[in-house]
Amino acid sequence: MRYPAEHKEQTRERIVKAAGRRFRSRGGEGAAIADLMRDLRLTHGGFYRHFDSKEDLFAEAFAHSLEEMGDRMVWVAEHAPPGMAAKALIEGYFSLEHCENLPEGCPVAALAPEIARRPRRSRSRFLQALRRLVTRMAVYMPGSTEEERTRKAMMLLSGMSGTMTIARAMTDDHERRQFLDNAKAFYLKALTIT
Amino acid sequence: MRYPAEHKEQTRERIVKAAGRRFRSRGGEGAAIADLMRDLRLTHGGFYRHFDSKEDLFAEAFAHSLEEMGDRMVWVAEHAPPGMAAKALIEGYFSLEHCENLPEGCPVAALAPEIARRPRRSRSRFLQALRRLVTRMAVYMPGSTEEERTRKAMMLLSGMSGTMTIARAMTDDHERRQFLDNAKAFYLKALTIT
DNA sequence: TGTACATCAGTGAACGCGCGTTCACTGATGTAC
DNA sequence: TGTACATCAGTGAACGCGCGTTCACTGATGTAC
Repeated sequence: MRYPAEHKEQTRERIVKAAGRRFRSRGGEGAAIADLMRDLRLTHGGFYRHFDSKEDLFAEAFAHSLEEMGDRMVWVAEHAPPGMAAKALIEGYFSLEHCENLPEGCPVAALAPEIARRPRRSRSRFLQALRRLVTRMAVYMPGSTEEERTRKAMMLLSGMSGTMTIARAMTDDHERRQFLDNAKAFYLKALTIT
Repeated sequence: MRYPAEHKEQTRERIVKAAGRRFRSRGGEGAAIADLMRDLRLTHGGFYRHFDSKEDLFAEAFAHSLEEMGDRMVWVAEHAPPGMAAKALIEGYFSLEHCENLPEGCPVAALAPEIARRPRRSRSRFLQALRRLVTRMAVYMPGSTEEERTRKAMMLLSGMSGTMTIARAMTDDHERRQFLDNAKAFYLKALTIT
């Protein structure tokens, strides 16, 4: 059956969004295309009208997830009291809600090591999206130069993501909460130096 | 054919060691048992004389890799000039050699997000090994109390691992080198606070 | 001391399943005349 | 205005491959007698 003009693009976006969630919660190899499509009330055969390969989708979905996280970070920073944007950003990142929301949380914390094992094309796509996110975060970093703020944003994102990954591996709720609190304090102070 | 008394244990250790490298370079799902065994001049059928499942091996190999990294860290710290142990530890971690040596490098940077998706049993095994590593690192951290040193070691390990993961995703050598230098400076200063 | 039997790490064929990808087909709507 | 044809997002069966796991078997050495 033929669909209205905008239909295809909409379906593509639905796939990318759903894939972003699925990859984050199950990993790149744990998320099957047929399952993903079934969630969207579609069949797996149609997938290849939208993407060349699963690898292609992975890169796209990862980049999209990073963009979504950027949107959320900007929102949090913009709604913080004056001068508290960076603090709000860090506290939001290390919130229990974020920690428990793997499928909609930080894609770096959920998937980063996979990137290094993927083809150059995917890695470039990822790095492009990462640099964009870092640039958006840098606006809210302390520092007198653009270079300094960007550097801090980069260190913050990469450090926080590793820390969140460990928090998610923990099995004990109390230990995890303690760990997240320590992380908030650590990165808050780390930002103030140099 | 029957083998000498110690033979079985030795084979098991060879499997664990080789698996640690293979999992780190290819990820938990990218490393096949048959390939692993072939590397050791064995066939895949024999694997189950040593482990209940691949999951079992993964947990074992991850813990073993963490222990190996602990050994290396202790060596580096012990061979540093007096008072420079923590600095040597950080600089060793962010060295180009470590960055480029995925199969023998930090298993947290290579595999951490996978842990959260694994069965509780594996996660416990991982956390046990992680806590031991953190305890070993804590000895070299600045701080007036055991609690403070342990807290810093935990933040250092989790933050550094996330940062190393990003470094490994980078495609440009110059950018990576710059990034690693920034990371050294960042964590060195971060340790001195509180 | 010699013989029969037990042991068990390792072998390699086979099983079964999941999953990425392909492909001939469908059918509602747009376009050409 | 009506009719014939083209389009193409989506369908679902089928293919092929990789891989975790099982299992009957091997054969050198240890043990019982």
